[in-house]
Amino acid sequence: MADTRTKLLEAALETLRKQGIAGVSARTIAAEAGVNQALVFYHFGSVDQLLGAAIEHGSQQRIALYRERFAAVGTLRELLDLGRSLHTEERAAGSVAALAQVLAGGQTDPKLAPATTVGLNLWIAEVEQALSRVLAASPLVEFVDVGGLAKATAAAFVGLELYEGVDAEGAGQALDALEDLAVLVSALEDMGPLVRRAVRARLRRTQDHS
Amino acid sequence: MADTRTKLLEAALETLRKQGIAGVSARTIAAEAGVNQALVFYHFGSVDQLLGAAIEHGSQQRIALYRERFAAVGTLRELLDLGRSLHTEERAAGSVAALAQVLAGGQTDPKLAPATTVGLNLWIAEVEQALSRVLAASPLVEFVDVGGLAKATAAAFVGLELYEGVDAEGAGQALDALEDLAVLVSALEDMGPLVRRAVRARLRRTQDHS
DNA sequence: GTCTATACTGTGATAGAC
DNA sequence: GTCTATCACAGTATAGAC
Repeated sequence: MADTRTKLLEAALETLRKQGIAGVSARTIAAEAGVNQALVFYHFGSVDQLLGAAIEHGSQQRIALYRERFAAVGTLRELLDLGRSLHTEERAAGSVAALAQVLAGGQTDPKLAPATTVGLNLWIAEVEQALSRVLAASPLVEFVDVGGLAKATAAAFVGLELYEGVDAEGAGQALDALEDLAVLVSALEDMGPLVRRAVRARLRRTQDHS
Repeated sequence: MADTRTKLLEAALETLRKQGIAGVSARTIAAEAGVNQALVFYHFGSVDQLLGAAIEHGSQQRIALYRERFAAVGTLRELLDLGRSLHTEERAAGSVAALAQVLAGGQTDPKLAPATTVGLNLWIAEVEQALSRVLAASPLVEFVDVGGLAKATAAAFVGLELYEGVDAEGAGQALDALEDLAVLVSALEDMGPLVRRAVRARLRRTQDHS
């Protein structure tokens, strides 16, 4: 049996998932946790602070669950497979759905923004490590900032998860297209030197034009 | 001077942007419109239905504003430039921010989901047209579904806009990385036949392995 | 630490005057 | 079409009994 603090943290995540950012309140969270509403303020001071703590708590827990699978990734193909099952698993019961909700809330509530960034960065760090391993042999690393690419990947991932929530079929098509795109990137690795030369030529030409 | 219906539609968008999905209510919207709260229910039946109508209204208006610029896009470089200024313009005063909020709300409120899809599809259609023009000469069209790619692009775009709302610097890095990636795709066009051959070889090999 | 009780404000929605 | 008035309920937050 978990203590009340932990029960509230977990109930906050569950409520974010089931009711969304518009549906969370001290009352709904406390009801989910099976405790009194006043304890939210006793333990966390305000609903916002509870949400912030919950996101950090949840992301850390959830990432620990995926860490081994991230570490096992060696190719782009494997990274994509992990991304797709992560997408499926997280949407239903994970913390990315909750993260997406505070991300939306953080747009207008400055108190939520820092916690959201912390939660996102935990994922980004994991993606960046996997990406730099996967792309080590690729001509891409020469031209693209892997840190930035990891951030873009994480942001796009959240966007796709939200998209899936309102149009599952459309999201499926989007994911399929991205997989096709990945085959192309794999092909680039087979022709590394050629690509490098072409990109350099392209960069020169672009600079001349400007 | 606009009629009350229109004032409510526009006020709903403005409230979504300024207060987020968690902050919209018949009262906040009516206050923004400068009319009485009861008129929300008289004209739209419920807050949800007003939000749905507002998203559709806003997306259509906003896209009309961008239509010429979408039509003028002929290269990937131009599409990226449009995407970046669209990103900047929409975040501050546009309808994508509002769309992102109902997208988050639609995860848990089934009544919001259809309207969100309609709004998103308006953007997706525009992106798809531009993409198919831009990629016409690229070897990509042979291997990647452009419709799916447009959906992925729109979803990623919304994700990046939300990301920007909580971490502007990180979002900037993400966008920069995506631009670098685009140079690579441009380079591919310069070597179309070669790439086509490499991808086909890669596809054959992948099939053998499975 | 946890509960009850309470204050005050916000919310969706309706009835009815104008 | 627009307003005022009103309803019953949900929201944050605090004080104080246990």
